Amino acid sequence: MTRGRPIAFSPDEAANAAMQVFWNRGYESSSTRELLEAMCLSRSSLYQAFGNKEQLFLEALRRYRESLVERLGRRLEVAPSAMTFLTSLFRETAQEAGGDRAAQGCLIFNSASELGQRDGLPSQHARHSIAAITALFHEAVSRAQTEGDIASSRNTDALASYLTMGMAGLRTLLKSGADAEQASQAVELLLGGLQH
Amino acid sequence: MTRGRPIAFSPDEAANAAMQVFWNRGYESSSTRELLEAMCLSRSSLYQAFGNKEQLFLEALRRYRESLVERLGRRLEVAPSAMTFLTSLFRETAQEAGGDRAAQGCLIFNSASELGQRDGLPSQHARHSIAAITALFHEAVSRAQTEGDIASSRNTDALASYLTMGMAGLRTLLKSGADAEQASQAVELLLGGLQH
DNA sequence: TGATTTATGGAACGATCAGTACTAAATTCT
DNA sequence: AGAATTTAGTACTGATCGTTCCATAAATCA
Repeated sequence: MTRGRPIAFSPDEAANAAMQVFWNRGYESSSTRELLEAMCLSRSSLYQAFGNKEQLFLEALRRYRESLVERLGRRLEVAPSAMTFLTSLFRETAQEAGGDRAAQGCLIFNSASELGQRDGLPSQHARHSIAAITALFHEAVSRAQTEGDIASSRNTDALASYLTMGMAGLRTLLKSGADAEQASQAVELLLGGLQH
Repeated sequence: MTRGRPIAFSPDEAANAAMQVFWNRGYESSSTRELLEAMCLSRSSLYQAFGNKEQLFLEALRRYRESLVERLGRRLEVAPSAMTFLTSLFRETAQEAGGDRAAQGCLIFNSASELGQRDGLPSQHARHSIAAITALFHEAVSRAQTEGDIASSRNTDALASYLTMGMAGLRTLLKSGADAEQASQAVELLLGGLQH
């Protein structure tokens, strides 16, 4: 049986609030003060429940990654074809141009860019998250090949890396204020590269 | 005539040293302490000569941008063809994989990712720097079209955005630890998109 | 009810942040 | 030489950083 005062907050909601802060401000620039306010809990509760800022970030990044991979994985499953999954994913992302979502970017690519190849867990987990995205693209390309939308003769690994590179570039383009037309044109060329 | 004690440091070298710090650590994460040490000057000299941290960053970014655009512009001029300029630029960048240079990335794309669409001059200048890169790609694509290496029927603006997106993505890929093979494969697919 | 266990709120920690003020040093012009 | 002017070095500002500590509140078990 549990003893003592029960926690008055939802660890789940608190972690999601922290994720939003890291998403908007990055890892190092997110202060514990901002995190506390967004999470609506006291200092001691944060350290009690999540350890410290680094561990909280790892938890936030983990949630983001797992949520994203799961959501995209489902979307790939139910898509009429893997190719339509890929084209609609990139086209919809390009259409975010100018909005708040475009300015936010993607926590994974943001983290990879900020933390680069440093030592330490945050950088390490950012790299692992990029690998997870590439793995998802790999699965989609592989399925598109079995479905006949991409030639089986083409290198699946290379195409997966190409799509990760494309999505990373698209997110940077959107962050730098590209409009919907510019982003869409670039995306169409990128998608064209899948079929030649 | 100038009166008073002459400065004992080279403003040029100091600015370059600051650029290196911002390049490695980003804008917000670079402390004045680190900057002072790298620039080998005292606190008062920094504020006397460069105003404040923000202005120092703007100066560093301006130098980086102008130096890069000038260097690439010359390289484009002397290249046997605009297409060889583009292919060798991307291929050489991919070959940086694993090295310190790959980990550093590009100050312009780093800044665009970190500063996004915020208010304020640093963000504004980062976006302008991205535009400068796109303009350079535009020039290269345009020349490649007159040289017959890219069909004139194709949208030059779209191709320029596509290349900026590609370079941004490649930089992120390299930062996240991609090896030379992975980066090269992705780059070849990207370059293939220029000719179809 | 009383002892025990856990969460909470907030004060406080030392370190560091960007930026300023002031004194001393170094040079030029008169 | 001496006045004027500018740089350099450093102590200092108030603010904020991530983290710890401790007294108090709230729950469970005996």
